[in-house]
Amino acid sequence: MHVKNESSPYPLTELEGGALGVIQRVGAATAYQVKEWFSCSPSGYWSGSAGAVYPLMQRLEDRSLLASRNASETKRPKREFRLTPSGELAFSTWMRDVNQASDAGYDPLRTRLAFLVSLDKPAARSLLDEVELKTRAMASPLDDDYVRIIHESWRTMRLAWIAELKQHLG
Amino acid sequence: MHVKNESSPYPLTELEGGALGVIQRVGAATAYQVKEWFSCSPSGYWSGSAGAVYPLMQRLEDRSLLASRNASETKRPKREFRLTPSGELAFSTWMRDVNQASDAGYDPLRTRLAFLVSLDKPAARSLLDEVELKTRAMASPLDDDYVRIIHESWRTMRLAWIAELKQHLG
DNA sequence: CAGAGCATGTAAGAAGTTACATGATTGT
DNA sequence: ACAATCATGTAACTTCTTACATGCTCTG
Repeated sequence: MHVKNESSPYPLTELEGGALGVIQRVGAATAYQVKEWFSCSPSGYWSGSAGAVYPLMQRLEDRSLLASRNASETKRPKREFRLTPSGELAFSTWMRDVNQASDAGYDPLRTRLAFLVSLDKPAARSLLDEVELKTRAMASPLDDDYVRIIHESWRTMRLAWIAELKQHLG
Repeated sequence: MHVKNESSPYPLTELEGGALGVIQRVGAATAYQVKEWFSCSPSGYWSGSAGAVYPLMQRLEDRSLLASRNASETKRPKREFRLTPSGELAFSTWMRDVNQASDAGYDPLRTRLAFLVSLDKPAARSLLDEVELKTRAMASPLDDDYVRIIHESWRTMRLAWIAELKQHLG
């Protein structure tokens, strides 16, 4: 039976890697900041719910990938996390994990396309049209220039894909 | 407090929609067949683990979206599921759900790209190279022509995206 | 001074994961 | 006869979700 303890070098999940990434980018962050960063994503997977993020940060600290200090300067509590050296290493390893990075992930549009034959043509066309509109309308996330570039690049490819599928549909 | 009971018209999850989709496509299927169909996906999300699929099918039957009959012709048990009329409706509603269909989902490559600045250029380039290779090497799934077309179309767009990112990286 | 947003967290429940457990059937 | 695969399912555990709970701080 596998037991996750502090020293085990288990590969990080996407959420764990993402949290380390945010902290690495900004130097130091509170759980709240990580939560907000996640919430900016156009993906429901990065919902940034408190019930996911706070326990996550605690877990990462228990595994010594994060270290927290009290950064409160007023009466309001504030707990700031930084990467430990093991955390830096774990993040770098997660980033370069080709197997995980190559996974096709989870894509609601792609899933529906696999069953598109079971829709009549007008319905299929209308689905693609509406997804195209919503994709165009998606807000560009964050005030992080680099992330915005990636997002725009993703959006462009997405729209190209949808256009191609529409053409294929006739 | 929300309680999921048999009659509640809660939107289906991706896994639930996918299971209904498989059954709709093939007419009637066992949990095992659905499980195998899921396993053929290049995505870890569709892992098709028994612990996910068997309870899932049971849930869908409890909600009257599926009906099962004993299809065993030998000593080996065999339980075959079909869509009920409510199941057909639920599947169609799930297929046309534009909000869910437009969600950006979960994409390990995209996530890593958001943090790519924290890798040095050779590491970034090597990551993209290796993901490209793995994407090219991905098996075309299933003996379902339509699904294969969608998969190939996805792969093509994916490779185009990677090529563009590589160029952008210099 | 009220309301939005910052900041912490927990409790109950849903739905996955891995691993186990059992046995029938088919192909070599 | 043996292994692979078909076929069913469960048990323990992990980690998410929604909803609740609390209180501080800033802005209009």
